Amino acid sequence: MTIQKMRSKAPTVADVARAASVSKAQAARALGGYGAVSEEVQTRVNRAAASLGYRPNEVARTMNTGRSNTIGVIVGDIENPHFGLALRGMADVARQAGFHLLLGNSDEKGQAEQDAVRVMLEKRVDGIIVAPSHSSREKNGHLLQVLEEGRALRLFDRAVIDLDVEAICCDFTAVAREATQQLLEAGHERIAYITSMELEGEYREAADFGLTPVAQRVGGMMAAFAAAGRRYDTSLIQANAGSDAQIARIVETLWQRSAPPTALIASDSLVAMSLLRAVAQRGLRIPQDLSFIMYDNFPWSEIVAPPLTVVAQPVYEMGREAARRLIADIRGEPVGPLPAFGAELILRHSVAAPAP
Amino acid sequence: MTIQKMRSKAPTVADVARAASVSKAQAARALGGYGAVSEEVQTRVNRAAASLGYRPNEVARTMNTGRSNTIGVIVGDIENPHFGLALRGMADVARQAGFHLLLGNSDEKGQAEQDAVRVMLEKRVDGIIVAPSHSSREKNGHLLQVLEEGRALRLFDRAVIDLDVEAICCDFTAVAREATQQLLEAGHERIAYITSMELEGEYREAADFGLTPVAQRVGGMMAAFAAAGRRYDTSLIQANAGSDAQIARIVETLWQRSAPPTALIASDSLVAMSLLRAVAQRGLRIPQDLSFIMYDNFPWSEIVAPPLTVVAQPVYEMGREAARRLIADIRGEPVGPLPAFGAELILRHSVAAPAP
DNA sequence: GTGAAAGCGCTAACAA
DNA sequence: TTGTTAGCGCTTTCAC
Repeated sequence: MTIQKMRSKAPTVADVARAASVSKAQAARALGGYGAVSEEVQTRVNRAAASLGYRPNEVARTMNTGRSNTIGVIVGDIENPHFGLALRGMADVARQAGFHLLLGNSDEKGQAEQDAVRVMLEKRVDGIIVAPSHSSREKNGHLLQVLEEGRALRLFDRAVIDLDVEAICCDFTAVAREATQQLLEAGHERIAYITSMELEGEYREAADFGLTPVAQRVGGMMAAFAAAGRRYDTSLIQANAGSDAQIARIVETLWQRSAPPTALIASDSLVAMSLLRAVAQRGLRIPQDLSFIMYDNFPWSEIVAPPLTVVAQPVYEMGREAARRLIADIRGEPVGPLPAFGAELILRHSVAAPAP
Repeated sequence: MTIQKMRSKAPTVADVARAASVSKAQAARALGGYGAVSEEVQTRVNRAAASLGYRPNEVARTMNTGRSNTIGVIVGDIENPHFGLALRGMADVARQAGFHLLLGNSDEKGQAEQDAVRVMLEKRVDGIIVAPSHSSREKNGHLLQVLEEGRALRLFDRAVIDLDVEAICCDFTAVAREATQQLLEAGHERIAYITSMELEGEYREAADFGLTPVAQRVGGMMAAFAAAGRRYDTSLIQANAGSDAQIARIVETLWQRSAPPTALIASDSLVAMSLLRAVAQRGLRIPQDLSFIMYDNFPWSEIVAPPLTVVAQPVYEMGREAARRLIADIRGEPVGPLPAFGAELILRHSVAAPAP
């Protein structure tokens, strides 16, 4: 272990300046790559920095530039591969642009989300991407804060009512209608939609879900029912499917009815897996006893028995686009119009006629 | 929009102090919750802070405490549910302890990993958890740096040779032996192991993989072969399975042999999915034509056709423990001994006798 | 092109 | 308990 390594403190610009016999300001300019520096000084400083093992202190830099080159990302649940994939897209774009990701897990809880936003603001992130857990304007004061403090903001997967912030999401209305049509044509009438979104009380009207994908998905279902001259029974919409236990309870409730559903639609792959397990435990076979559709198209859905009919979303690309746009915003660069992200119904074998 | 909101700068301790008619130091103490503050001053300061909409500047705080309450996490691929789950464990523990996560994706590339470490050090994270992409000491100078700069460090999933840093991982030797035994007993002799780990050139000896799980897994296989009085053909070990394309190539190479493997072991769920697809394309059925085992036990492996025999690892709990230990280290608190994390073979139906 | 000096917003001695 | 005074390591005027 050399003497250098034993230095109690890490070398600073001042140390480098001294070693290179230039002023602190000049050394800082050379090191930071700004201002005017002669070649001669530049190399002298570089050499000195290298031999001292100098490392810039990003914190100090952030302190007086006000920019941290960090963007905060708040997702509902990192464990959900949906967000894993989105995060990968964001990380890829961010890295290339020299930005870093500060992660926040909201657990789909409004309070946790607010806390995460506050902390990120305090840490002076340059911008935030959030998958909001609530869509009503009243519950999103913290997002307004972000704007008021002059930070960039983008929403992911969901929009917020009356909040003029770009939201990167798919439009599900058409695909939901298409999926429902498939089910209707196969002869289903009781189709349950299960989502992990939080909702207090029973489902009453689409507005309860605001601008969330849920609202679109339910809207699409209703449209399909209407087109078929039927009425959709909204009591089949089940929210709060956040854990295996809650999902087990939902399934139980559903099958206590005099007329249980004959088809299930899961809002994401985690909900789907849990649901699949719960219905298997009741001895229900897919698609003979129960038809099944899930949102998100992960590779495994293709090789399960039976292969699942799914709604595919370009999640990775959406993650990239969210990061791309947020960063452009931070830099004050222009961005083109937001491309439309289409969800697509992929027919496989989990939908059949209901048992007589 | 009120006048307050129009202030060009955010309120600082000084502003709050002025509004509460106390000294800057006293206001800072009240706001920061340290030192001695009378109740009266405390409430006056709180009130002033609230009315000004004051927010602490964490960056400034970090600057002179040297602590950022942030820990860096570098994983091979966030998209991999294995890391998603681990990350969830880390995030849960971190949040409860008041820490935040700075994310880094190494893409299993040494260079990207080094860059991520450098940036995190510059951002003054309090500690780093990394799933190292290489296990040789020479390729891990950047990890030594972390230690030299006095930051906490923990390794996840893999260890590094001759680097005295705690590594949170499973021991796979026994379970790999057990899995291989199953295969041997079923009559298999040519068992290929496919991993996304990087390796230049062909596999030669276990040492090439250092202390990685790969080494243990291969070691266990060899032990099983040895116990059965046979010799394992190491040319069946295939690394660099980092993408669908590479995996397709590996499968092709394997099946160009005069004697293709009769069983496949996948190092993780991503590799497994890709392999499953590639072999299906060749018309190979599992388990009639080919037996299959995968590491990691995600719920879907239970409902595919056929249900997969897997090696389960307590990934979430390992993530928690890694964060717990890193944080204890940062705080200078004592931690008990590292618990042993056991991997477990779960027999399902993807292993059968090889075709005659 | 270079240097001196003044902060960024906070914490930490040290006195009072 | 309170206030005063230095910094933390960097960027940024503003002169020269």
